[in-house]
Amino acid sequence: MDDSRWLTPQQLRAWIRLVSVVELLPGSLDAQLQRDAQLTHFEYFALARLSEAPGRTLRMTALSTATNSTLARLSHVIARLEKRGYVGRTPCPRDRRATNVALTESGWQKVIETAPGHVAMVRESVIDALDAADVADLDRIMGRVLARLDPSNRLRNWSDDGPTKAGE
Amino acid sequence: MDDSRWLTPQQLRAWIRLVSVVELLPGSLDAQLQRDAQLTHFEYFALARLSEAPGRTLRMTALSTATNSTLARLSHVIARLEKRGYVGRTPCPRDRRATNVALTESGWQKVIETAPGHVAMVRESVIDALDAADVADLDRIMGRVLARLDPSNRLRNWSDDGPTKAGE
DNA sequence: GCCTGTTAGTTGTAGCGTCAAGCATTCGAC
DNA sequence: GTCGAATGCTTGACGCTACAACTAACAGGC
Repeated sequence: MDDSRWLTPQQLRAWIRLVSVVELLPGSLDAQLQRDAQLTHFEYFALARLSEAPGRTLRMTALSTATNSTLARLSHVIARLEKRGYVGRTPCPRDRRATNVALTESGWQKVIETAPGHVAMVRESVIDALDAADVADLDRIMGRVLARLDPSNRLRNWSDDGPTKAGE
Repeated sequence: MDDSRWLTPQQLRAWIRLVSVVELLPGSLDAQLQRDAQLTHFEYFALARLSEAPGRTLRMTALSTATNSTLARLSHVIARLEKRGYVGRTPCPRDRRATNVALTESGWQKVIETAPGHVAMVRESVIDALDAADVADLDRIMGRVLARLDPSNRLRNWSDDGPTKAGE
């Protein structure tokens, strides 16, 4: 085992802090959304992505890509959201294997109602702790990490110039 | 709703990238550890913290602090690790409410065996994507975010000069 | 047309985390 | 000392995710 393979103290501390954030952030986001909208962060994230899509509709595969999830996970989540009336599933006529998921009017309203509180939480827990330089650094660093975590570059949507729409 | 409460495009992109990392990193770490050591990242993290403690022993509460977890979660996890022989629980004679968790010899060996592969994964997926300036920036930024996410500062151990031991 | 392989999506199961409830012990006020 | 509150930890039930197995449909070679 090559000594250079160990982490320097600086690297170790940055790593532990990153792991701590990775561990704590989801709980923080879930707690606010659960309390205020009875949604998990993932459910909200999926609804938000749908709300930005043309016609507020996406294929399952496209939505799973946009949310970094597997099709299996998404299928369960969409089934729950469908039961609650926020989305509707329709077979795609072009390709009868495929399923289109569309935001319902009720789902659209849910996103509208939920977004401000969620954005407030995002600011409170992360963004407002950072100045402009921090945000630029964070953007750069997470971009580099994503290139490693997501080698197939499924997130290319966010890799260059992302949308400016504030659905998040 | 004040317009200033929305995110700028720059903030939004940094945020989405951070969320993506938060979503993808745990799966990546878990996959490697599961494959090579039949451990979740959290289990490994707990064993690693124990391995650094004096006498390789900690109280449940202290370990839950060191791992950013609730006592309930830790209790379940320690029960699993105890069944597998990696840790042992003994009532604390000083305070009979408390439980001391100690790494067994088998658990110590497990950490020794598992650490190199895990560190390699950490480098591969995060650290090696960053230069020295990135690491410093990441450290600073995650420190600031942690101050928000962890207002009670339970993680003070990592807030100033962290340990230099490379158990991670 | 048919056969093989790939793609799209669903479903069941098992495992982990959260939450609420509970028990035992200790602390603090009086 | 004693009573109420706080602390330390455990447990059981429930919900969500990952994994694997499965069905259905398209695509290409022949």
